[in-house]
Amino acid sequence: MMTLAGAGLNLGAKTSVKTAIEEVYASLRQEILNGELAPQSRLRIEELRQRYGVGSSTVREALSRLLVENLVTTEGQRGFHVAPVSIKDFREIVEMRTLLEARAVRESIQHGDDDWESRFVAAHHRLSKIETEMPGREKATVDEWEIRNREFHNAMISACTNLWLLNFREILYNHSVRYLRISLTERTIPRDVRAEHDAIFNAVINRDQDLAEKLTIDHIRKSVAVMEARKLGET
Amino acid sequence: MMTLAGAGLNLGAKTSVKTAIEEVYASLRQEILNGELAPQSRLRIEELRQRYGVGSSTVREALSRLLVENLVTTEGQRGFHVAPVSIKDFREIVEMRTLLEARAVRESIQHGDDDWESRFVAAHHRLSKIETEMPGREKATVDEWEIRNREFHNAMISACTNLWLLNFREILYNHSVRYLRISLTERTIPRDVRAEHDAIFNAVINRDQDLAEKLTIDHIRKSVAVMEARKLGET
DNA sequence: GTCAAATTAAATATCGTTTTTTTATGCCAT
DNA sequence: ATGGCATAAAAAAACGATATTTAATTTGAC
Repeated sequence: MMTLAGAGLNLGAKTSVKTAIEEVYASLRQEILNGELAPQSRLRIEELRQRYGVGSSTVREALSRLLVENLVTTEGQRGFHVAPVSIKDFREIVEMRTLLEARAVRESIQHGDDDWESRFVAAHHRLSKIETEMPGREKATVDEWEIRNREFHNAMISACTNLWLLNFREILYNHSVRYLRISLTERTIPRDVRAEHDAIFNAVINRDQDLAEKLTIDHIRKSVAVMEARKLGET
Repeated sequence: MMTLAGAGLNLGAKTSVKTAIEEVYASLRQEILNGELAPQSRLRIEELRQRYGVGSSTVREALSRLLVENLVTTEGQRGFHVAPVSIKDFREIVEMRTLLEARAVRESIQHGDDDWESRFVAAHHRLSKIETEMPGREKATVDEWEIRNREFHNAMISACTNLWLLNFREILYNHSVRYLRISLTERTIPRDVRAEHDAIFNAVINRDQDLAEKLTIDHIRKSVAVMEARKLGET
């Protein structure tokens, strides 16, 4: 059965070791995060079963795993739905992200060794570079910018050892990305974030916990204004 | 098929509306939280399938839902396990709980109306009462104390509107309870918490956000010392 | 004509078997 | 003995058919 192996891009030479559940899970996850599956839309088992060429319980289990990150909902005897969106929800996500990411930065600064510092410098450099190249040809570079932006934020907090904190934060980060993608018709960097990144970078490198926390909070909060300007459809 | 309906206590007259998945999920969840299922122990599908008299995919889906709260783990092609425990993990849970519950109290104090306040007063009264009655006959009252303690904490933050915050906090709270139950041979209240509860109560009622936050943090953190004294088996 | 009950259709939930993978056992050569 | 290899046993994953439940439609009474 090569339906799935063909569907998911598998660049490596070896055949994928993932289970069918994981394949379906990963595929649906991407579609939801990309906004290709509309919020609150129904996820019919039979439909997905045929689309992916797998059994119904495989689909159900894949959907069940999406419950972990809150990307789908399920209720009683009436199936699965793509997680809904609302301004209120987005505000709450942002508030939680500020709380968690601020704390993660503090811990990272406290525990971070040379290794962490160089990872962070490298990530900042990569992000900085693309932010310089971007103006004018946004369309071609947004995808790469998104990746490097994530890597920058990840590197920053990679010396934080609290797995619960990192886990919760990642869930929230992914939801943020989803909201941005859903609300964006033309994908482009929502605002000039370069200066913000540089300021955070300097604060972290100088091991200024208070400043790093403050800048991180401001940085994340700014996305609310952007989202509200785009008038995200309320539920 | 009444195997499950008979197993779970169903006091109401109407037949249970829960799905089989939810029944198995709830049952396993309780066993894990109570420490009846040993940390890291394997959860064999076939075994559970027979025990509950359900199909294998029902079991798998129930186990998948336990992934949401991190009560089980799963890896590649080698099944499900009960979530492991460690001192490090417990410390992280406690730290996260302090962070989230402190924030939740602040928001609750800010937004709380009369309704919230009376709910909180009532919950405090109920907890206070059992804490007075307890000394001497701990064994008979711990279960009820646990319930009222939870209700007290829940009522306190019930004016907080951030669903993500409440959701994450509840997961952490449940894990805390699990750790206490696992580490306890004779179930008894770990220490004199009465004064702490009263202090928190007064701070909240006086709408003193800073004090309420501080006391909440201290209150939750104290459990680490208790746990370390009990020398929880490391992984 | 409207509402409600009954019927039909659609979709979810559940089951038990089959396939695939992993782990344990035993054999042989070194 | 020991280490590697083939084989057997066990377990997980996957499948598709069946049973239940919910939603939609029709029918009938007032």
